[in-house]
Amino acid sequence: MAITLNDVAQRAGVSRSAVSRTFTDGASVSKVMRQKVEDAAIELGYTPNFLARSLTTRSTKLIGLVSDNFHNPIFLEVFDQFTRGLQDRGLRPLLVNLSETYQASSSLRMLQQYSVDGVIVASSTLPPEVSEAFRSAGIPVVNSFGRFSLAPKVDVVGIDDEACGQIAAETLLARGYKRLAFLGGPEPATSTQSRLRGFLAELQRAGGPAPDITFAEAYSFEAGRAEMQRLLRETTPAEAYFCGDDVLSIGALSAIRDHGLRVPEDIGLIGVNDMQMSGWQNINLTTIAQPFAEIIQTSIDVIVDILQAP
Amino acid sequence: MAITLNDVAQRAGVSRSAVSRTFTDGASVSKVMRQKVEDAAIELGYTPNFLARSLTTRSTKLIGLVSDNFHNPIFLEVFDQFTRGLQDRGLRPLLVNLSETYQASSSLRMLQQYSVDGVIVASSTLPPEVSEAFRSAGIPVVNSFGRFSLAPKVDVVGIDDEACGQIAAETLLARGYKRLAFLGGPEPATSTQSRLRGFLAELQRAGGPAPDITFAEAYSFEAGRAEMQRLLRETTPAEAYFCGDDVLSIGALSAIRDHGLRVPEDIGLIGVNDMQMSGWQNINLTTIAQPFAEIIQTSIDVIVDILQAP
DNA sequence: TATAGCTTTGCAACCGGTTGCAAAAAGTTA
DNA sequence: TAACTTTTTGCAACCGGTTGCAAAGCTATA
Repeated sequence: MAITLNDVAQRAGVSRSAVSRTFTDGASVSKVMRQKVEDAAIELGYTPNFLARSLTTRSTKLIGLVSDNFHNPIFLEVFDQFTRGLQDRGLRPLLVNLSETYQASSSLRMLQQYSVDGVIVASSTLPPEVSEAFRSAGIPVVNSFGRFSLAPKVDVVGIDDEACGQIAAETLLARGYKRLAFLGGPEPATSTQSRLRGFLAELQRAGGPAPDITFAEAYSFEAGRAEMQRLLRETTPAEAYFCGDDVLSIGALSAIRDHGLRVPEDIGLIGVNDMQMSGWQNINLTTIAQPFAEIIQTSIDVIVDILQAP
Repeated sequence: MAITLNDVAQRAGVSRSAVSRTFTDGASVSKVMRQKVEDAAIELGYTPNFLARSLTTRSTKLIGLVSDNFHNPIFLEVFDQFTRGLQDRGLRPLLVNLSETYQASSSLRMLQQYSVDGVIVASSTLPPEVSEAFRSAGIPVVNSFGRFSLAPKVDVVGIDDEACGQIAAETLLARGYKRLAFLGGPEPATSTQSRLRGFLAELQRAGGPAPDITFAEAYSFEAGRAEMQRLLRETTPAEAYFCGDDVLSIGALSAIRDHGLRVPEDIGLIGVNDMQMSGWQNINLTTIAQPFAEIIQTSIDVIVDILQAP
């Protein structure tokens, strides 16, 4: 069916090796030979089979792009930038959805079966063990948007979530809010805990009262809205909330407005991410920006570096 | 480095074929043999190499997932469902970003080099030629969210965009708006033209006045907002607008509110997609739902059917 | 117990490429 | 033109699997 090396070799009247060499850069081929082969190749419409090649070269240029974040609009931007960045370097993203029912272990096996050159775990919620499993299996891995750690087992590219919590506290205090509260993302998420820690530390340093602490079910509009509705119904609301991220914050915002209160006059809010949507006129949210482009570019650089190392 | 068939065969003291057969279902292996091989495989931690296998079986289980839509939040949902649906059927999505500078032809060649079993083109804006190029190259292809056609060259799964335009017109008229207008997505997009046609046809049938027609630069918040700002500034606005899609509609909504007008009292709006965000309390948009889950499930069914056919 | 029939197994060739090695060809130098 | 280098080429083995075929091993039947 498809055109192979053999077909071209035969057509050009040369050996198989000659054809192979023409399509491998750095190989030794004379001008005449190259011409003959290329002519035949074009005539037949030949393109080398990458997978067959990978058998001997041991490089597939396939990168597993693993995520569990398929509901937060910010991640579309993330996928966009990852796919472009990888494409620009001749790498191909094999997308893996780790949400809910999909087990990390079976994805690991699958990515092994496809001999991926490396894996990018893009998630702020997956536990570090996921990335570490890839490393243990001998697959180069980088964890994007992962939790900062002094002794990381795998390369992590992301923001300093503790500093993030600190900035949130500083900002809200500077704007005159006194009784602050923490409305985090899912409690076990790697990012949530760090942001909380930084938030608490800064409040303590500033001598403010200990904040109320609650967690939303997920980084989503609905979860933020539901949790804020509960807070408004069942508690005396705080003066200002540090929300886990923007989409959570937008959910909380909608609950607050429904309740007849105004932001920022009655209740203050601050999110994280600075997603485009946060700037939309009917939302217009205060937020702590996350340098997505840099994080993604760096993640790709790191994985490429590992691949090129011996 | 990695464990191969040979290692297992040697360890178990059997032939290579025996090992291969143990891991190919439908092959003939005795109970004893299978046990021996499986023991050795587990001991060594062996998993078969899918790519090597694909050389002889001629099936990689790789599906190219091609899109140019990495900015419309609805597509995150689309990617989520595609990846899950494919994973559930043992297929692997190789994600291809066709936005802007990336040429369809080079993606085609790349997907050929990786011997993908099939391709899903998920876009309402890419021209049909993109999908057709894959078909011409002999790669099974399905075009999701593509334009309806009486004589399609490739399988297309999507809504009837003309009917969609018709529904929009009916709905706005039924709500008492008289002077309607069309604020479409990018003019050359496959979906835009069909929706316009349906919209015009229904207006004509109902005897309404011919609508103003304009197009936004893209299916995006900014484009919708910019175009609506221009309309409010430079023209006498219509009574109601049929917007290309929800995200465009939300952009238009923000421009209208900025201008001190109310929706739906002063100006009517209707979008397409029924994305989650449209239901958010601070947006709350009228919209024509698109059955995403069905379209995606059907697309996958179609591609699987083609693969299984002889 | 010999024979027929079915199942299991290993051999060897193949999938589409790459690559070390040695022979052949081309280029240099004297 | 001969002797020596350097470059180019083809052979054959290999990457990690699958599979047609025939031989070997079983089971069942007479």
